[in-house]
Amino acid sequence: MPRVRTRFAPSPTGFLHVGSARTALFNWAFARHHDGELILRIEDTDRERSTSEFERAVVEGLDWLGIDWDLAPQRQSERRDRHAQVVDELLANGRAYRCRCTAEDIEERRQKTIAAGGKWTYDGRCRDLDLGPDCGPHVVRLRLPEGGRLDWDDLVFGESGQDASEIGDRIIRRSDGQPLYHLAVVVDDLDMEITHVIRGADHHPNTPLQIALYRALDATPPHFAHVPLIVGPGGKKLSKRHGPVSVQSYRDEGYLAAALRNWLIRIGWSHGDQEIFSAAQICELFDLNAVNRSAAQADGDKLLWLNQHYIKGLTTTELITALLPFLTEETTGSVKDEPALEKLVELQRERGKTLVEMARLSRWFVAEAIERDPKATSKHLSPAIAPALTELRDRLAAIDGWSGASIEAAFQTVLDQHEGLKIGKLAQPVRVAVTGGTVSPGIFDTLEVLGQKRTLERIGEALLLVPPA
RNA sequence: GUCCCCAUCGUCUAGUGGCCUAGGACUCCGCCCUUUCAAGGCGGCAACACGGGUUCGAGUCCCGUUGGGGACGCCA
Repeated sequence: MPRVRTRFAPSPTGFLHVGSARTALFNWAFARHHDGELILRIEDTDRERSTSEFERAVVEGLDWLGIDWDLAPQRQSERRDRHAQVVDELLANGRAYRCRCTAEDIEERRQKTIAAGGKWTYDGRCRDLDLGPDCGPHVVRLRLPEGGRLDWDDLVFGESGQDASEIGDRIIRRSDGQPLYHLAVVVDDLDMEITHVIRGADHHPNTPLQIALYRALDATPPHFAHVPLIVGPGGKKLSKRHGPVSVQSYRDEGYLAAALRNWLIRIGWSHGDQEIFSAAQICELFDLNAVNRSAAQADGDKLLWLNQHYIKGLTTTELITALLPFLTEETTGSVKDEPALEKLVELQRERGKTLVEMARLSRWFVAEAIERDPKATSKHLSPAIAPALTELRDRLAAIDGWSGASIEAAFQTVLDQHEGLKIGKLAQPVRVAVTGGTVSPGIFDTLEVLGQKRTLERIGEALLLVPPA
């Protein structure tokens, strides 16, 4: 068996869509699993919609996901001469022919046929006219066999195919001389010696025509595997309304590449009960025979869970590096990589499902000034607690050697002096005082990372907010 | 409309005729832990779309119905 070679062929007409990313991931996983190669081919022949900016975005997205490819990226636009040459060959040996029917003519005949209750395929009007190059404006059509089936054994869907008669002679070169998609993919896949075409199930109905093209070229088609589409909630088309759709927007919303990769590979593929797959395990375990046939809905909650799982597994350094840009968003000042920051991320790593959320929960640490939630303030910063809070402030101010232990000792002293005062009753006002809200890591830890100076300042500020008794 | 495809908890799925009283994961709910929030531990709710066959036996095979998706371009 020849070495496996797959390809990912995006058109650079937008950012890398998660559906495309998953197709890329499947191609990559399959190639790596079989110790084969993956080729990146940019299908940029739609000049109106393709831009180099989007091409960069696609490459960047793949890169971020950890998908690597072999050889340099191929650009379909650079292969136009080759495509044109193949069309000429097909014309020369009679497997294709020139057609003068205009789009308007065709549409008229199509309507008529449908009105009469028939099924439309090209009626073959120009099929045997043997038109030459100077017949005026014309397209080139592939001559399909009169009968028989165009079938293949799909590696995901199994036996698939269609009667050749249901397809009709299709256009492979436009009247402006540009070859069409089907011709280009077939020629490229052949020239690049692709062994396995793994693509979205939306291409499943295109395959019979491409099989016809392979036959016209006297070539053996590659293996085909059509992977089920990802759909949005309710089985509807995935759209921006349901959340991010491009790989970069997931990144911007604080998802880790490892989590997105794990999520995508598990949509439509499984390996027993296993949920967690590292990149290496994906390469080791992925195969097409375990790919499902039904469209799958994207479940954002599962991604969130995976994201938190991977965040928990990051080293401190990795977490800081990942979180830093998001922390910077939360303040007008700068965020320094200092010992306290290390401690902070350790405290927060289990408290955020995304980096964005984690940064938001860390605002009290990075922001120069905090805003206090009015509701929390009026509830917890009450006249009743003011004496204990004042005393605590003084005890904290007296600490020489700021640490979790010394902070705890200060709390304990205050607690001992106020009959019936429980830690919870004191911790919450302090939390509101120093973070502005009711949610943070343990109070001793919170004060420790905040530092003595800022702790005292903020408790002082809070004391001023307490209404008179 | 025509052609093609799909169908197990709300979601992702395990399941390849007896191992299924249908398993796992996410979500949700309860309890434990607890200075808040998380994390963690324990437990719970929840599915074979429907109708016919085939078979000693069907979630698993066949047919139909229903529901959903995809494709029907001189786009890719």
